[in-house]
Amino acid sequence: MSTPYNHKEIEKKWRKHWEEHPINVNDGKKPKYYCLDMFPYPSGSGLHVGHWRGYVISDVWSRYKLKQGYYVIHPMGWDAFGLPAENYAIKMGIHPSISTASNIANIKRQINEIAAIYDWDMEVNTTDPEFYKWTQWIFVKMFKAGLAYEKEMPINWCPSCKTGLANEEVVNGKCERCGAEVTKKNLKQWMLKITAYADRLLADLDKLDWPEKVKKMQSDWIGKSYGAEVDFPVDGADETITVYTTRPDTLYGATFMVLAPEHKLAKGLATEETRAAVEDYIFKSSMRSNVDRMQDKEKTGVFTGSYAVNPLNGAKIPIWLSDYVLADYGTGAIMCVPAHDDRDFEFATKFHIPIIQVIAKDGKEIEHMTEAYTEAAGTMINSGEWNGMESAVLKKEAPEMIEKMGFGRKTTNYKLRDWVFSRQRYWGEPIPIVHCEHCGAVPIPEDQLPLLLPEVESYQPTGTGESPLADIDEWVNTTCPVCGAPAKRETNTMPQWAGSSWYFLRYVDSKNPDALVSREKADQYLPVDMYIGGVEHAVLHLLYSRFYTKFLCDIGAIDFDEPFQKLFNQGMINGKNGIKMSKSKGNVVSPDDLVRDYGCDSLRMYELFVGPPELDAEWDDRGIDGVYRFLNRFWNLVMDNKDKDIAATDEMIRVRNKMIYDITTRLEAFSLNTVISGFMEYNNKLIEIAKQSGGVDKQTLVDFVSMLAPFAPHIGEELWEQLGQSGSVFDKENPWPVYDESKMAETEVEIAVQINGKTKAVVKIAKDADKENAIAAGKAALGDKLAGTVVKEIYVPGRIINIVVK
RNA sequence: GCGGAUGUGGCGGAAUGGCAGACGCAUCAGACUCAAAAUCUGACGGUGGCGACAUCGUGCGGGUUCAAGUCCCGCCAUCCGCACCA
Repeated sequence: MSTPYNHKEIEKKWRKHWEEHPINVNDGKKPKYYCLDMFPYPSGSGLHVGHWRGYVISDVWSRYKLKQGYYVIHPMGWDAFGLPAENYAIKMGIHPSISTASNIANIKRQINEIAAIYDWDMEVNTTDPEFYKWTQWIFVKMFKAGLAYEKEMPINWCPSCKTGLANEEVVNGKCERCGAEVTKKNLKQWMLKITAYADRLLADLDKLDWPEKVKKMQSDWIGKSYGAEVDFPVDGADETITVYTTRPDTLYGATFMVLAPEHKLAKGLATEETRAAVEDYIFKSSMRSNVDRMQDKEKTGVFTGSYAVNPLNGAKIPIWLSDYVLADYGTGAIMCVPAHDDRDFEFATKFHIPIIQVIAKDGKEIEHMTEAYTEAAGTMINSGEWNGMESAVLKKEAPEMIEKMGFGRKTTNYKLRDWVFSRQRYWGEPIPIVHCEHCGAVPIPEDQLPLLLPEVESYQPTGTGESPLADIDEWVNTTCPVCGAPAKRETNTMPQWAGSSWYFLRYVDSKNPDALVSREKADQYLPVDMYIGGVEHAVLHLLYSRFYTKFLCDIGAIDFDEPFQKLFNQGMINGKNGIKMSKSKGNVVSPDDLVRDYGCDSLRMYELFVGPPELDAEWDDRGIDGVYRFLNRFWNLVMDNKDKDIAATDEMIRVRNKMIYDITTRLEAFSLNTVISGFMEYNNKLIEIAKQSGGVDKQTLVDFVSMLAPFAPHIGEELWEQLGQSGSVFDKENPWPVYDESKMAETEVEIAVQINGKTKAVVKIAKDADKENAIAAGKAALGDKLAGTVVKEIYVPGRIINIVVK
């Protein structure tokens, strides 16, 4: 009996060996492959088996690429600024710089248990001044390019986190971080003009090999629409109200107009009689929270007392105020066509406003309208000179017609808003701006960066709309970099997304003091070829990173404008019954015990075996026994056969080639769970062959080990050595095995024989048997089960025989 | 409301339109053992039958096809995303 599989000794041995003999070295000749994980924030609770999943997937892929001869860039770092780190520090009563450092140390230790080929020389940490120097530098560049600007406006405010939030951070009216209901607060904010990139962010999605779901989420979030602006004069006044509409074809059907209560003309449109009601409505709207406005869809509104004139036909239509019109989309005012819009229909019905149908439905006018007809399909009616036109055609042509008629213009609109970039919190990059009475907002000169985050004793959020930094007089008071007069520093900090929007560029040149990344290294090693992480960042980090990359490309810092060529979103791992793993639910499975009892290799393989990588999975501790038993059985197979010197039979050669083919195609398809079951199938098969033939040839075992190694690297290296192979199994001299298609095919196959599509027998025939012989063999196998008149005989070589009888 | 994903044994899951349930977990039986664990061998969708076998079976209802988990039409359920964007 040979030595049994001892994961502890083997894993210890090869960890030490890899430390002394790195396997992923850049010899300057190999092509690069950049495989990136979404870097974690250093939470206090450490990793659970769910976190392992993405890291294992990316490491398996990296090692596969390594064996294909690439120099693999596979770095790891820490997204250490931001709310989670700061909230944890507050809870524990430790300064965030201290808790962050100790959390990083702990998580780094845990991550190393995965045995991934991370290159720790590249490690980055967003809170390192040498890193955030460049986060600030990018902000300064954006400021100089006019993309960072200050604006006072009502923004999303989380009363629990005590900070402003970007639109992307508000989920169903609640804070993305803590779940508290988001309110509005009027604050002077730094904004990033991401809208300037809306068109490119939308169009370039086509270039990306990303899951359709994420592309869809981004394009919906950008929300481009095509339509027209139309100018409506206010009856008896000098004012004009411009509305935005995507349905200019229905202009004749406009029977009223609605302005957002926040519209700048809203108050002025009130008459003597309506003033009190209008002011009351505007005030009440301002008090309603987002959640209120979203949940309560019952339309409210107030008539201003004024009328607008439809520029097309001169009709006077009443102007109303209602909070179903959003102030910050389009022009904050809409023309309302109740016959052809659900919301307008509801409003008109409630307030008894006339409804004029302008598109015929099924060729006629509806007698008693009970709901709006919203299709742009049908002939125009009640529409003056437009009568008889097809609405679908008119919808496209109307914007230009209106433009020619001189009371409007063709235009597009986006749902995407500029990015609220200020946070009223301590633990973030200080915004490198000085406010000077004479010069206004002045950026800190680039050669004076980084602007260090000052050490403070009280870093708790104030809740007043000011950052804790505002209390540090000696830091706030400074001089203007332009005129030298006394000036005050900006006290808000950047959001967590600032560092993560560009960190992937820094890895390949992480210690460069002169540039965020040298152009030389950027050209050589970037962009990212494969990005692996959760789907939760679809419209946050992944959108912001694309924006930053495009900007940095525009200023010549880099030469590509999309950061991530290919994206893979792994599913979450949940606890029993699909309940999300969390400390409070007490269902967190720690990898530490599993590594101890089964070894890193078994856990890595089970992380993949647990289910299709793109879907959520339920963790079941017992399942790991299966892969552990497989590794034991395979270990024994190799140890029993390595010195036997068995000559390969035709069957062994065939199985070997088929095995390489199966494993490779499944891996290329990213079907990692079936790669693992494939290993198990072929292990079972080889054990069977060994039983029958007295052993298995060595080459088959060598190829098996070669493919297994990226999944289970320790046992892979050990068996590689046991098989007497030279070097590391990951050396480029030991590439991923190739299959010979001509040697895969079986000469004889078992195929099913069916009568009317139901299998009645199985027959073994030559794979390429001709129809006559095959049918004859099939009929023979059926014997007297075949009764009745044969109507049709179907034979698909290697697949099926089907006899159709009556 | 709109959009997307998913639905297969006790469980996780597998199936280029071609023998549904590979692979694994759990369970049961047997071998080994004084015994247990580990390991090995076998059984393992439902119903009927001692049995070879028959019959039903991939969320539900239709359809296309010699043949449907897979393709088409219409539903249902669960999950996710968006949600008054004019």
